Amino acid sequence: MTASSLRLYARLQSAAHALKKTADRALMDAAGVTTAQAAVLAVVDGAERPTQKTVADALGLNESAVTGMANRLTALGYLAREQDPDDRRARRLRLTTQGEKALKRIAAPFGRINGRLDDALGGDLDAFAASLNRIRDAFERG
Amino acid sequence: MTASSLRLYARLQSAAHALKKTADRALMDAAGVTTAQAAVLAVVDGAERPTQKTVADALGLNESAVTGMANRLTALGYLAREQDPDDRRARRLRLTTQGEKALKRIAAPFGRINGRLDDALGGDLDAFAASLNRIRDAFERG
DNA sequence: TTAAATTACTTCACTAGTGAAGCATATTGC
DNA sequence: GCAATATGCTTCACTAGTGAAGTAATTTAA
Repeated sequence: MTASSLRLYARLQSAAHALKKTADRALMDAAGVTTAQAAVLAVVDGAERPTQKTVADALGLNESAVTGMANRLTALGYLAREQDPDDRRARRLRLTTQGEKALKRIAAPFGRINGRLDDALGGDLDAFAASLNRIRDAFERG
Repeated sequence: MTASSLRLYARLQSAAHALKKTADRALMDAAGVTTAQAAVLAVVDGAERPTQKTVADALGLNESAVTGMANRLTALGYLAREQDPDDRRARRLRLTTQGEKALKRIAAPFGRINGRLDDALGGDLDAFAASLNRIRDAFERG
């Protein structure tokens, strides 16, 4: 399999990996947070007292992954967990003040990454985004 | 950050993650190998007695990741490592007979995944592939 | 020709994910 | 009302990656 005959699957993973590596370094330098952590913080910020299951579904992760992320983010002081009074299985997440600050620190470096992405894609941005949505829809549930 | 306002970065990671999850299950079921392992086997198959560094560069990984992958694939009996006689720092990789068989088992399920990808994208395939290349080029070295 | 720099690899501690198994708690159906 | 089932979460063992630090071998340059 030469570089030029790389199949679409490998190309997508390769682009996603290169992008993630760069973005992780940028966010960690500027905000002390990884892109995966930023994604969780953003979901918690945007949802109404989400449970861990809510976050897992929003990000396409399984629940054990969110258990781990929530543990780390709680240890870092960015998230708080509270028992749901109506469903004692569930634990609702919210941002701490530190977490809100971290989200704000993320904005600028993350904007720069998205800007570089826009530049790289030029005018094909909308078509590219639409293609990504179709892929997600086609593979989301296996 | 609602689902509709998801920035391009998140959309790309999300599509890549959903696709990888599906492909990993399919390959593991059909061939007993993960997509990451398949990628290493394919690179080793396509190169002329590659060193670990060669493989790392081809896949955009750092060398310690390849040390780990080569350890696992050697333990599984798919790869063999041999000391380079001309450069005693380097270790050259080759497929074992088992590794060649594994690569053959991968072909059909991986083809099905790429087929589903093609279907999901319809006619936009070439434009999409070109966009992926631009992203990889823009972020490959940070 | 030898000291300095670079290269190939490994090890370490870490994040981040998977799937399977198990524990409480809720919900459903008879 | 209660047994069966489903749900939310955790734990476990695992793969797969990162970056930093270190070793040994090679290359460069004075």
